[in-house]
Amino acid sequence: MRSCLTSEEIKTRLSLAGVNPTAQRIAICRFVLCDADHPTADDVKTWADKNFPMVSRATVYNTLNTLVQVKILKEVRVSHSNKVMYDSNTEHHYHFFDETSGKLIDIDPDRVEVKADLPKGFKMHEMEIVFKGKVK
Amino acid sequence: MRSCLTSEEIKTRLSLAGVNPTAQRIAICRFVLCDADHPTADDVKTWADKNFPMVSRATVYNTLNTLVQVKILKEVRVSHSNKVMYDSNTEHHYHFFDETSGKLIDIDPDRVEVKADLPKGFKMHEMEIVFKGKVK
DNA sequence: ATCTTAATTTAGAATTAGTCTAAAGTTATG
DNA sequence: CATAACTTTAGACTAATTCTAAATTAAGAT
Repeated sequence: MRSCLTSEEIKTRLSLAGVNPTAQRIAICRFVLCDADHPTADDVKTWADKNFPMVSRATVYNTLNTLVQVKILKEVRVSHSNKVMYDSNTEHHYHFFDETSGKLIDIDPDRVEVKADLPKGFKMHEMEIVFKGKVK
Repeated sequence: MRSCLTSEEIKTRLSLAGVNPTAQRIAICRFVLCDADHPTADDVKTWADKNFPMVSRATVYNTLNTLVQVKILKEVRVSHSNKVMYDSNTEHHYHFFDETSGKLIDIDPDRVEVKADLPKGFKMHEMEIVFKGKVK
């Protein structure tokens, strides 16, 4: 299980965010921050059952919700799925939905230029874009 | 119950789309095509219980799914809700999510200009945009 | 019109995703 | 080390949607 962050680094990150670095939280973080790609809660549970079989479903949901609250993760919902996906990229960015694989791919906002002339009185503070298509 | 389409017009539209114009389908169409604004299945059921109390929950879902299939409606899912919303505007357009009211507002694509330089091999054929903010 | 077949609707069971609860286990602090 | 605060857990619960199998309705062929 190669990882992009050591347990120590994850611990530090959780502590800095004001979240107690429990064993379960560290394990989930390792997966969602390093090995997973836009996983669902179910993906996390399946992984945990294999690799860290001491994590209950409630803890998976609790932890993911906590990580979203402290901005270590971002929630993403796309039209094609009724499941929430979790994105470890919390920087502003967009998504490409690959209809072949069903996977989301991050799109750097520098690649996208949007000019919107919204009606009077519309105050926008965020914009979600999902490009849909295929990657070959 | 003022309406933008007569029963006859709805019947014709359904028939042209290859869908049998049953009483239930016509009633649901009248609501979603004329009186409703991005309703959920639940909104449709609630309306039906008041105004056309012969429609079961299963029929609401079946009908909405059918209408989506034949492109009389479009499904919309936004991050803030776990319910599907149905859009009677099937033309290409975007949405503004008003965080105050929780309502979706259609945005004419002519108001929006997007230039996307997607990575090599990405073939996009559709783009979903949701602007989020408040309308005052 | 009448019979037959296909399509539609229905109530309610089932499924899915996610939340809640209350008890048990950990961790932190005085 | 006691006790309060926090976490985790299993399993009950909820909400949105789908499925199922029986009953109704509509359509087509005599």
